[in-house]
Amino acid sequence: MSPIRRLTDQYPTLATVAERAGVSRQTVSNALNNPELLREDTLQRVQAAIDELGYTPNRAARQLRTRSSHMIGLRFEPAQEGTSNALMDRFVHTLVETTAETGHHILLFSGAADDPLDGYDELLRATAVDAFVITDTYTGTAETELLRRVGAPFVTFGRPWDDPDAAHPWVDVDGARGACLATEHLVSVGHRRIAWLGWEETSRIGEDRRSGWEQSMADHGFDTRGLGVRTTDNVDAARMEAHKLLEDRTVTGFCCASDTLAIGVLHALHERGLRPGIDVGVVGFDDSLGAHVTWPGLTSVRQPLEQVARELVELVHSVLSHRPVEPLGRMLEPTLVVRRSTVPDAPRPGTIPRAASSAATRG
Amino acid sequence: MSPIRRLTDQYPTLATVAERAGVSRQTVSNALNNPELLREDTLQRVQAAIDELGYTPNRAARQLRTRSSHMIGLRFEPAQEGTSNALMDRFVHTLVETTAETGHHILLFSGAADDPLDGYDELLRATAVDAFVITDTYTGTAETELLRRVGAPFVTFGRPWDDPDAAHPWVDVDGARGACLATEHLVSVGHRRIAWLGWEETSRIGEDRRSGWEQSMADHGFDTRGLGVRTTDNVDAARMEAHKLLEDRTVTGFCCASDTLAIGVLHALHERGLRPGIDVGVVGFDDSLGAHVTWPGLTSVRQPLEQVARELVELVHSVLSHRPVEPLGRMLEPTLVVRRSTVPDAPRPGTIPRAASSAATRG
DNA sequence: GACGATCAGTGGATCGATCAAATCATAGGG
DNA sequence: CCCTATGATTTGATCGATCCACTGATCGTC
Repeated sequence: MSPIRRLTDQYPTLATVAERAGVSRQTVSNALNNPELLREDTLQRVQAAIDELGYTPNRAARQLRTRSSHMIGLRFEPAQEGTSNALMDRFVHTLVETTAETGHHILLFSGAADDPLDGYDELLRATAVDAFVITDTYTGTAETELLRRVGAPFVTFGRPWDDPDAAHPWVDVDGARGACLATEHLVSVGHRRIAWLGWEETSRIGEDRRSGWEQSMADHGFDTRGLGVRTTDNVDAARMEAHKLLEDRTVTGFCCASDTLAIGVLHALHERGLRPGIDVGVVGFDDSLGAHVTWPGLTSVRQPLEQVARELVELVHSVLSHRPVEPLGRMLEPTLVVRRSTVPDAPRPGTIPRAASSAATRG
Repeated sequence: MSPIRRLTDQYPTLATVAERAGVSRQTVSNALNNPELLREDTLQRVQAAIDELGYTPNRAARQLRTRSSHMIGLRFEPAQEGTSNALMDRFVHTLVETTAETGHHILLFSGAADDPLDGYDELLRATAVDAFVITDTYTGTAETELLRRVGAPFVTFGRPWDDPDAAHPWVDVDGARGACLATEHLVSVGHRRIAWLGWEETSRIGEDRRSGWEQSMADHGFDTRGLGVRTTDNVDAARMEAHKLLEDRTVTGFCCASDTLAIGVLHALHERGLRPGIDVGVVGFDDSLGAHVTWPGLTSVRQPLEQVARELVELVHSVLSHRPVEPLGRMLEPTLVVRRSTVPDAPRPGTIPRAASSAATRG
């Protein structure tokens, strides 16, 4: 246990520890950074002094000398109204925990909404961060190009869609595979006429997911003509598209690009007196809070965000230590969480532990 | 525009700028920190040199000398499964944006789940942060006591429930007022027998909110006997409690401590063939994603999280500059977002803009 | 015209760590 | 016994900013 010390007291420095242990400053430094250079007994003496004094190296001094801040920058995008960044939450938390294991921290920053580059360069010049984690590769390549140009280390959550010769490490989740899982599941519970409800054609992620549905349907020899619909990502748009599709009474399955869209489908079913999971099967994407709480529970594709975060941190460390990364990109597999929107006797939705939601309520 | 420069190049330092401008280092420093000390023409000359070179002060050096990191620590709690920290999201984002205005950044850190104190002391010793923002005051006073003991600056989101002589600045949202708004709204649309569905008695926040319902009911002279129910915060528990309450056919209103509970009530209504907003009115708390997307749209109490964040940042600055804070605590008013669970012709739920949800999907 | 007061700007020391190179100790080989 | 090789530890310089004490210049005043 290190002693409690008030901030107004002087914190012990490396020199303090050195004096206490009867060695030089450098030896203490070595004890921390290159313990193998010290003789066993010296190391223990220094260690004892460190513990007694409750010494922690001053980050600023270390940072100044080594030109490394042990900080990883993450641009925290403006949250739009209604956005479910509950996902981001899982991701960021794992990021924080994993980086902590090696003494790194996550630095959040923001930038002008209209300028995706804002904020990056300043942090670099100020040597405030060692590397960046970038999450929105589908919005374009502006950030990655900037960072490559200035030679800043970074990794991305998301494959380099538009940049065939990108040279940065990345991790992504196979959206096509997710849609494929969803489709196969719908087939396995008896559906044949399965519609796709997705985003506009301009969305790379959306088209990728859609391709999974197309592929699966083709594999089974099912016709997809008239079944693939694209719309904007909101509940109401999805509800209306679902109504149109349901005019065709043979349609009994919906594979959706997001939970929001899937929930729109559920609303339409409700308005038509159709029973989700019995008359019609619906699968969403992202396993968001909405999927948990919506009646009667929404089957959804879940991204392994925790694993994504862990792998990204590993990649960051590789880049920072100039280890070659091979392969450059890693594609992770999503999983399917089955609820009552496809299987009537699946567990009831939303058994959310008490503590969790209390935290939710506080923000 | 500052010139693009590779990381491997040497960044310009204060000395570089000084040489360029033909002044001393200190003068450049003053140009940045105390421009009023310089003559107008000198200032402009220095400014020009700074712009030409694209100089940004090195954070580490500044931090070492001034003993101030311009970082604010925020412990990012483990997100439990199903937790809606979409709220946290709004809050954190505003925090990031507001602190950025004064050159501060948010440093996320985590700690052992079983030790609320883990992480704080280390960051302080390492002079990695200037202050903390604490969000979970209802879990106890362990953190605040620690920080007070070591004399570290901090502010809290949440009043000091258990600590009458706490001396730190805080911001909170008046939960009782929120429940009061909810109850008044239900009364205004014609309900008289309004039930409370809340958390266990051990929850300070829960009891605070409940008191608002009690007060409102009493003000109208409405009887609350048998109408106040406490349960665990999950959809299914709420659904079952709602069924019990609905045995009493006179109950037509539900005021809930959270959206999760309110959604449980909606499920129960659905199972009984009762129409939300027409036969029974339901109000939730927090205006979470669930409230947006649930059929038919859930009226909910919304916390002004953005304002909370802004005020907290203001308080942090006061504390850091040793300005006295008066009054110590600030209580903000929540608002009510009306949807179809109380008013049948309210706007349709979930018109979520495209961009938002695409971000959601990426995490 | 000498004086102190104010303003503008300078130079050296300093924050606390690490780096690079020097020193001291010990041992082994000729 | 000297000399080199190796290991363990120390010393001085350094990272890039700010703090502190100081110098020159300008100005008003008696």
